[in-house]
Amino acid sequence: MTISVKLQRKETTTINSNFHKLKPEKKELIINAAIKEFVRNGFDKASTNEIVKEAKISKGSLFNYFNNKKDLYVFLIDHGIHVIEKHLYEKIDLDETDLFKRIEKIGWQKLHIHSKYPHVFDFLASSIQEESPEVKDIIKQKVDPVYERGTEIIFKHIDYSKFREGIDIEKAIEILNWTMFGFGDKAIKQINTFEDIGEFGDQYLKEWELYSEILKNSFYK
Amino acid sequence: MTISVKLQRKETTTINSNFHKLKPEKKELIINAAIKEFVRNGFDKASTNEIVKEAKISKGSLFNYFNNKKDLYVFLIDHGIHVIEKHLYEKIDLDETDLFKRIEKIGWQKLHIHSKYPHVFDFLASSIQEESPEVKDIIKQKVDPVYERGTEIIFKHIDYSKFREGIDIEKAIEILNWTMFGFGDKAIKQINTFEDIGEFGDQYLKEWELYSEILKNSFYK
DNA sequence: ACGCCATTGACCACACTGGTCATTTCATGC
DNA sequence: GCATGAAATGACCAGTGTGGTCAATGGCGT
Repeated sequence: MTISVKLQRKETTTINSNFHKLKPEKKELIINAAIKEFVRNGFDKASTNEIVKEAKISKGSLFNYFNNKKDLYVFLIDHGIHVIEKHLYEKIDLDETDLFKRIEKIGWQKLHIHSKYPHVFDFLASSIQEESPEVKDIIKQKVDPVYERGTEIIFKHIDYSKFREGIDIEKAIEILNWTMFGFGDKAIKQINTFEDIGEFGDQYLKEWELYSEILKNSFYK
Repeated sequence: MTISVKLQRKETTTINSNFHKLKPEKKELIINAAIKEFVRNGFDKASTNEIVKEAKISKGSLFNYFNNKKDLYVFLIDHGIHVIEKHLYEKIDLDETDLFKRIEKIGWQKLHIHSKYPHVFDFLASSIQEESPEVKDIIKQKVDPVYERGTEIIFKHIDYSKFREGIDIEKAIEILNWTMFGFGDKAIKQINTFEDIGEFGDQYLKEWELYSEILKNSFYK
């Protein structure tokens, strides 16, 4: 006689492959609608009714594509991670050793990601605060490493010898970071007033250089 | 014969005065619990059940103190505005013309406000994003002017002649602002690990000066 | 004209909502 | 120790919104 004990349930968050058969535009519509709702309300209070309304599909379809709310959420996490890995981290040019130029290029990439998936960054950032026990552990397991890898790769091979003597480089980078986020927020609020993302990008870059110059003046020799 | 038309309903958001008879500590407990819930979920989705649980009072009491959810919300807005006016704006020393010193003092005041009402700033800031038609107009009417007055008074009588030639003062102030917010967030996350707010305040001030010096080095002649 | 499967939305049991109010608890004066 | 009024309670209510289901429908390829 054997006693079998299920110590750990196997994760069976298999996405119903029907979803992947959809047209890319429709997939994006659903993804963006769902992310938007989860960002606004968190896992528990996000409403699947709101998601299907925004995505212009029926309730039945949503639960055809995904087994349940949790599977949808986990899929979105995976999707967000994939986007950031593929379209941000992998495109970082490690030969660019100047911190400001590196940051500038990253900002440019973020802008492009934003135009396709407007809330991925917000989503992953807010997911870390998620408290619902149903998804909390999975998030920690999946999202934390992405941020760790991010802060590592972003500053890899940067030439710190350009910095003034005596300056606290860590604090300088924090200031740069906060300024980027602040400027990024401001930019995103303006982005909707433009039709052409390229045109916006140009102006955006030009304005960022002005902020950049002010900080460079302080940080560099 | 006269025809009387009610063009505009008189605002009758009179707070049931029972609330003001309570012991100050109990009042603060209720205020903080309610603010916390409204910050987390917005007006519509905030739960009065959660508020009474957190405030350790009964449902009946809450609706004895306040006629309804909306009155509670409006009271909290008024309260928040009062706190900021009384404990922040009125304490700004207009004889201090150095921008960095002025900012430093304001940070100090904010720290004290935070220790008594941990979420007032978040509350008023997030209230502006509120979309519920039941309170949207009232907020715009009450909160917007506070922020306008704030940005005006904070920079009143500042000596801009200390700034380097050619620097874009507006952008410099934006950077300073973003850095303050970033540092403030970081500080608040650490504040709970300290018992004594005075001790924390000292360390906080000392660390802020390091950031401050970096920016001063860039902004000033 | 048929078969097949993606799509639909009415429907379900249930959780939770803002608000009420009969009842209990408490503080006070005697 | 008792009477009295005020303050506090929480079971209760009708209504709304929830995640998820599934019989019915629609539309496309042949």
